[in-house]
Amino acid sequence: MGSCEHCFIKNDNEFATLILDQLEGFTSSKTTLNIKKGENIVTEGHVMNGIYCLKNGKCKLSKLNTNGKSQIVKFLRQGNILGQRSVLSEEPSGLTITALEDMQVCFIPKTKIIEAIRGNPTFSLQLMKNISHQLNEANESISMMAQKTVKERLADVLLKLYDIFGTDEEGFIDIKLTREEMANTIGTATESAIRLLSSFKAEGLLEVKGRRIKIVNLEALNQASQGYS
Amino acid sequence: MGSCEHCFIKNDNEFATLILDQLEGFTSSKTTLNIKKGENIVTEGHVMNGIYCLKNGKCKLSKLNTNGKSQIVKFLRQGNILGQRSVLSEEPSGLTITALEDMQVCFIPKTKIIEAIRGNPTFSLQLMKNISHQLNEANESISMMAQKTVKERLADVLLKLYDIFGTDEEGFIDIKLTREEMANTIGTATESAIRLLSSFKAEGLLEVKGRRIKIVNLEALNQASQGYS
DNA sequence: TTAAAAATCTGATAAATATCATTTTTTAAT
DNA sequence: ATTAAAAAATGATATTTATCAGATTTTTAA
Repeated sequence: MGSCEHCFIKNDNEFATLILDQLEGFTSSKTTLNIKKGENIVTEGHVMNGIYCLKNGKCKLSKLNTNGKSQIVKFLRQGNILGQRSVLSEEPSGLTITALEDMQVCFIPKTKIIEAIRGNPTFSLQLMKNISHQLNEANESISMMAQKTVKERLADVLLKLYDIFGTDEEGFIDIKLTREEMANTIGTATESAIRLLSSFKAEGLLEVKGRRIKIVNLEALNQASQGYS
Repeated sequence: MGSCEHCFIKNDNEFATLILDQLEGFTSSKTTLNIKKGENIVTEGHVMNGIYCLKNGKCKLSKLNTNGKSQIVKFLRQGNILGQRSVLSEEPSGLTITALEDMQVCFIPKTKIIEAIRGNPTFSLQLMKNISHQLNEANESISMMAQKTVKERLADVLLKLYDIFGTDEEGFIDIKLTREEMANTIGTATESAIRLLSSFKAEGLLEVKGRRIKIVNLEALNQASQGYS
């Protein structure tokens, strides 16, 4: 088992680096888990007794609605940390976290985190900075969901996925989602998501090959996300 | 000028109490401001160099959209603290904060807060708990905005306003909003908000007198917020 | 108190989005 | 490679929501 100090994800992610550096000497006791595609790492309503560092793979954070529909709130990739919110608020997880590919994750127990907070105010401040930033992002999402049309939201989400996951060798956004997952991200019916994807394709903004999507006209997609269409 | 230690809002609000207790000896240097109804305490995009403790009055937190529409994200009342997020993330404020009535607010400079975090890990943990809780609430709002119909969202917001502000002597929710503000909270057109309010009234869920709203059938309103109608 | 401005309300209509039914295509398991 | 299951696509239609225009009421300020 590799040591946290030298974990390769530190090349990737500032926040993960912060946490791992704080946990020197932790390596010996850490637990690495393999999660299969489709499995839940965390289930909504369950108490979390630690956080997870994503060594490999991608996942979605979703919320079950009273009407039985699932709302995807966020996507995470290699190098991201999950579970801070629940651990720090001492509330059960508000979200279910599901692997979108086979994943490797490292578990860091809550005690370690609390210990680090108690011992290092600079660490505390950076942790707060991270959560505060997430809160700002969430506020932006509220506004976007409330005010934008479904078409604008679809454009917006594609741009976000492009930012988070980047592209593969052929230029396709490096994440494969079903149309239903797309729909559950922007809060629309699957059929509507399908139709709007097709219209973006027809307008030459996207190339679509099954679940693989390439942004062909970034500028126009940006415009579409702001209602110029 | 009264002292923070004995400020009456400590009867009201756990989180404010936490902060004020941490700031013993601060009283001498604090600044109390009077804000008139309609004035902004904070403007989106501006850097904040402290937080505010709301001694009196009510305010709304909103966000200007690219399309020029304003989205109300949250309401605060007496005893609430505002500005933590921006101060801790070291980002400019993402929201504009506007007084809904004449207000009295106390300003607490950023340096005081950082000092308290550095000196007291328990304080840090509680601050994190508070922000984490806010993040959870924001995630719930995302899901609600994305998945609920306008009618469900209106019911939902009325229930939230009832929770936050309670009722006056006559049983009306103790906050007066314009129909436009209602619409900007749930992300719909003003006319739609008006029509749906009327329909709730017609169905006997609400009593509406101008901007004053009384919940007549709480159970039914709860049902309506979950799509049973 | 009164006039002007702003807000509310209502109706008519257009546009956006959801739902349902069905066919075609893709994916996954044997 | 084959087949069953799942996902995607499409058309028809219903429902929801937005927009525009105008009338009425309320609020605000002189």
